[in-house]
Amino acid sequence: MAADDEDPDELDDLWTPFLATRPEDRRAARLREHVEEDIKRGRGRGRAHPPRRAAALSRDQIVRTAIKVADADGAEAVSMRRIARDLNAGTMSLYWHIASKEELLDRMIDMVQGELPAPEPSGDWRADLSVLARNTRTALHRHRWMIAFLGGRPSLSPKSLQNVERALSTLDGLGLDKATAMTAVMTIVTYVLGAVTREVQEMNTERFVQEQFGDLTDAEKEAMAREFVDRVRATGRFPHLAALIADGIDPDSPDTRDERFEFGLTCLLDGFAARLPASPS
Amino acid sequence: MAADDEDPDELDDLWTPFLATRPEDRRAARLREHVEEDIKRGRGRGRAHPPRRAAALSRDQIVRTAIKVADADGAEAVSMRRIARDLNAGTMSLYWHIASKEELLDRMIDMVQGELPAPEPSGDWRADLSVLARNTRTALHRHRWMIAFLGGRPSLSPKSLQNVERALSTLDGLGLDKATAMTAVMTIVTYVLGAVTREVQEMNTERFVQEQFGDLTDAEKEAMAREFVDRVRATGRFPHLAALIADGIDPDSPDTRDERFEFGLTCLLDGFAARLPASPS
DNA sequence: TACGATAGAAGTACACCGTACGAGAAATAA
DNA sequence: TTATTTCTCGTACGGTGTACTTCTATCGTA
Repeated sequence: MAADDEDPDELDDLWTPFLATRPEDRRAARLREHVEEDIKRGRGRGRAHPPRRAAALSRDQIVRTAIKVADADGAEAVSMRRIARDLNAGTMSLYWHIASKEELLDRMIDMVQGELPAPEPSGDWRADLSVLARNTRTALHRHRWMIAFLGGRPSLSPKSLQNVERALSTLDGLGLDKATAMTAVMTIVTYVLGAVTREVQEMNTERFVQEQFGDLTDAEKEAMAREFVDRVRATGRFPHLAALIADGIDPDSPDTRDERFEFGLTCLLDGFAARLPASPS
Repeated sequence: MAADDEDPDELDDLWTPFLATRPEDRRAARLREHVEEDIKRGRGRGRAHPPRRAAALSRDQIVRTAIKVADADGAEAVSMRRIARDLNAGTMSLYWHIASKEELLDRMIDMVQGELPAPEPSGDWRADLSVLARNTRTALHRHRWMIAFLGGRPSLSPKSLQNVERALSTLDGLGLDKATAMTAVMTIVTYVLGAVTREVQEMNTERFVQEQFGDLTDAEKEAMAREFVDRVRATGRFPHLAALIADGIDPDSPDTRDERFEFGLTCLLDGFAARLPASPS
């Protein structure tokens, strides 16, 4: 929970040009000016001037509390004012460390990507890819708000590159050509993304029902559900769904979520296996 | 583009209790009152009172122009004021036909679901599921904003039920038990969702780069790209990615998008096939 | 010690958002 | 005509992101 400084901004610099940092970013502009000035004065590289003042706020801190807010109260609760309040800071103070809310969102996503554990490759690519998939799923579930953001944001971020790199190393020595390996990894991640999106949708529905009908007794709720099913059946337009429900199968049941996830995952991996050149077990 | 009234609100009624319609929805409340009143007076069902005034606005119209706005200017352009302006109406007029923006979003999603073509089952389940997947993909691409909304909204909507129902009928007579068939369909849809999310992310990145560096000459752009790749390589942290790029493979290349999609799809279908009890071809 | 210079924090203000409320216009039933 | 009901829409409120500005704490330097 404390120091996470294995990565002293080296990768971050890579990212910067593609970040939602608009020209108005005064801090970046300042820094750039100073570097140039210092170069002119022959001071060489390194921190141009030493920092003048101990910063009460840090970018990491901001991103972290933004994530905390999103985790606790959902994506729509993430506002600059709210984050500043949680930090006991002025709203506009955040803008010294971050150019825009968009940049903040990108950095939130990146930080979550960094949470993904990096297990040692075991030599069994199926097992390794499964672990990757499952880890990604739990990370996405821990931060459900990400799903809502992902579709609207660009994709490149240093931590995600790192994760792809790690996943690729899992497939080393299988005789796969590089392009296929890459496609396989992306396909897995893609599947996880879709699966969790779907799951989060279901959970949204559950939450909605809870909010809307939470004050009903269990009997009333059951009656409502039965009445709904009857109405669905009465339309005669959904014979297959009706049959499913008649058999007591709820396609959206939380109990079968893990099962469904594993089903799709195994199917994918089987498909990969069938495409491998030739390999034992 | 004109009348689409194959479905006179019969299914919509099913949906209503789960829609983002809060108690303040005056119209719904009114209608309910009238129905009750009429029942008391023994008038039976049907439109309680004939409509008193020709409505200049209709719900369908509102949803349609909302979709048009989102298609043209993205998800963030969808605001009540903007839609009203495009309809030459007062902003608050919309609220007679729709309880909230959330309901509008749900209805936009539902309407797009209704656009999905319903091809006749061919008897070849692989082909049929592929067609389903590809149709879903192109629909999602035609309305990229959906990806951004989907994760934040509940899932049930009449048209989506209809689509699931149709997909299930595709798998009839394969000897699959109902639950497995359902899981298979959901898995396909899930995969498509993830794939398109990923693709939309890439396109967001492309758009961002275009906006940010669009005024550069091609040579400059190429130089920037080369410099970026060099910096990535220089970190030494991404040997696999570096190797990919060295081979001229861009994982995010638009040219390979269809290929990637088909790869995952075939893998999935192969996985299904391996799980079928026993079946020729 | 005193003194710019400056990194960083924060207040004010503006344009835009969703929408509660209520007043008005239009249309029909009586 | 009048009463009633459907539908439209202007106003206003509290929220949002953020441009611009001002203030302050701290440093290097003399």
